[in-house]
Amino acid sequence: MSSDSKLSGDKATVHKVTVHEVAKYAGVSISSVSRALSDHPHVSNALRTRVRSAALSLGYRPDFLAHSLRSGTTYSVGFVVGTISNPIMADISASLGNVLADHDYAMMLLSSQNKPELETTYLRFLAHRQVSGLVISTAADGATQAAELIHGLGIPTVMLDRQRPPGSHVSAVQSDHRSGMQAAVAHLLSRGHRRIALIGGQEFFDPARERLAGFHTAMQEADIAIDPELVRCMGMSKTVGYTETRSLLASSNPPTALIAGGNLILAGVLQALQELKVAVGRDLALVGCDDTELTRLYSPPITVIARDLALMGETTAWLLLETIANRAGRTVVLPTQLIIRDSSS
Amino acid sequence: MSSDSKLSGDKATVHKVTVHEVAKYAGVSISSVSRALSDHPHVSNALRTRVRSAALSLGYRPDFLAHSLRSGTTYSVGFVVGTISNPIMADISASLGNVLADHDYAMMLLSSQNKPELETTYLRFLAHRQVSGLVISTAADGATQAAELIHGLGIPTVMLDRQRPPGSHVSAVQSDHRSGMQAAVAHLLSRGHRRIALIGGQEFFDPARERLAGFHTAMQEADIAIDPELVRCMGMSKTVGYTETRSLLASSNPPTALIAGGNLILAGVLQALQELKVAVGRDLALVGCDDTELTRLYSPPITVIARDLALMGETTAWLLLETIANRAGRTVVLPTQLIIRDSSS
DNA sequence: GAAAATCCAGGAATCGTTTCCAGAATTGAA
DNA sequence: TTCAATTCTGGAAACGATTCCTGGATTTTC
Repeated sequence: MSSDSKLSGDKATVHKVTVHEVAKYAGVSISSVSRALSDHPHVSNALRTRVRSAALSLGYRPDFLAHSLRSGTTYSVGFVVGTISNPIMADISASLGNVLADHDYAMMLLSSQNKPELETTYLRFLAHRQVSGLVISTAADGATQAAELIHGLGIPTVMLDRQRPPGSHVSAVQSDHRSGMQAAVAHLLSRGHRRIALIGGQEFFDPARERLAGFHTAMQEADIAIDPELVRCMGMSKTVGYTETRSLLASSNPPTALIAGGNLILAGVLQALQELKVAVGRDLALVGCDDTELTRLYSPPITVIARDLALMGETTAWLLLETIANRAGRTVVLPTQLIIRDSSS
Repeated sequence: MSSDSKLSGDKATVHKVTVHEVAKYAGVSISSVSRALSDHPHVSNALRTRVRSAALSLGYRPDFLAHSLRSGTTYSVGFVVGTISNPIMADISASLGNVLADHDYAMMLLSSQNKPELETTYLRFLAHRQVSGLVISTAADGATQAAELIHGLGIPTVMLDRQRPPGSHVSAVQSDHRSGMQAAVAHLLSRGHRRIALIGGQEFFDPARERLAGFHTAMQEADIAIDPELVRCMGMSKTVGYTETRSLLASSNPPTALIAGGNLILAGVLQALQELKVAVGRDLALVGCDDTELTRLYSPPITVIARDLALMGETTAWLLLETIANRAGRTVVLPTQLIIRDSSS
């Protein structure tokens, strides 16, 4: 079955087996072949088995493109991501792609580089290819623009780590950043810290807003006034992490603990701390978001607000398949978990 | 042009504009429309402009699936990768995908989890979808198996960081691991190290073999005998890095410098060193392979044999497009560069 | 000025399926 | 036994493009 035809590799004259040949071989009509193979009702057992065996012995597989054209379903989904170089997205993408492949879906990956205009370009690109579904973690600023486009396209979609926009064909997978942040703050408070700084994304960005809310709640619950100087919600980037860390530590009354509200921010924070010769864990307690190779292997290992990224990818896949089938969008919120390591002791 | 039809999102009754409508609108035949739009010769200027403007004002775009079916080209390429969670692959994938998208190609990403059987499954999966091209970094053990399959499929392919197997439709992008390793060894020797250990992959794995060769060459050139106890080519995994590091450092005559021949290995090495309380850079000089966030941010920053991963992705894309066009496979070797940091001073 | 060459546009076949429609065969009920 | 209901099957029309083939309109050439 595998290497029946000359595997020349240069001529590649495999003579595709078509439904026509199967029909002739089995002595039936084309339409009967199609029906027999796709489990239609009203097909006699005799005919079904005859066609089945004919197809098998000829090695027939329906042409993918012809099938797509006729049926209108491409069995492929588009994944628009800020950048796959972000280890979070890489982990999610891995499990997402695997579950999809298990269901015979192909995943087309496109990196928008967090540029809203590239995002819409790619969404149209994917729409033109008639993908059966979309997964997207929209850029921080182009959120409404993308949401409108997705709404207009009418393609079943899962928003990744974003709020669910209106539209019955769009779902969302979110993380419980708020609780995670509350746990992190509570942990630092229990270690005696009172001056806790937070570097995060801007408030219009869903995950950043949730984290900030959790921060406020936890501090209020402990009855501790927040020094506004210590809260720096400027953007989800390495640059922000770097700049704000230097600024915070240069102050006359620096924080004793720092929470980096995003893995990109953490990278900037670490670089700044290294340059300033600040010993992580001794001079400054540090908590990051999302568990990566870096946080696990760093010396000392870094406490993080983690989430199960593989689970997140799988959930996204399942939710997308569900939304494709039902066209009834919904939101799924996954838990976060505080992993305490040496950086905050 | 953008939002002309009701963007209900729930009904999505966009009434596709077909070549038929354009023909009727322009008052010409269907075949003329197709020719006028695809720049065929033998089409009068008058007709061309008429059709063009008709298509424009109707907002016509050729149906992707119909085009694919008829022409046989899908404008999509498959990328089979061990795991996208490997930051190297993530970086390569990002630029690869972007260049491909610039040329209207979609990239289908599949993670084989380094299992040869999944690899072949995915290759067949992609072949069934009639991808125009393939990019693959085969698993260490299933190399020949995959090479044979690729040869048989006859699909233009670029092997990533692997040797080019025979077949006029297959190319390869490689890195000059050998020179990189020579430079690393020379660097350590110049720092006074004589007992240099190497943990790497098995010899049947192309990059590992090249690195080992570079290691031998550099030591021979310096006229230093290699202690076979210090060379551990056991596999490209975190586990190997961890186990071999512990074994090396438990020896009665431990190395003063260690080269981790792969980024996964490095992860294991770092974990072992952390557990053993060995200070990187002071107690043991350390050199890794491939520059990642981890090596840049680690404290102290880690010396690495680096390569331009973005360039590698772009080169892969260009080479694939070339191979699709020419069907004349060739090999491109990209340089490596030693980046000296505090871990080896 | 006529024959040959060339340019242009339309009709129809094709790519390989799925599905509608209608007719034949079978079954069931009266 | 007959008529209606049902089950099954084949022919042909989609899906939406590209391309071959052919004939008419131009142009070239002697």
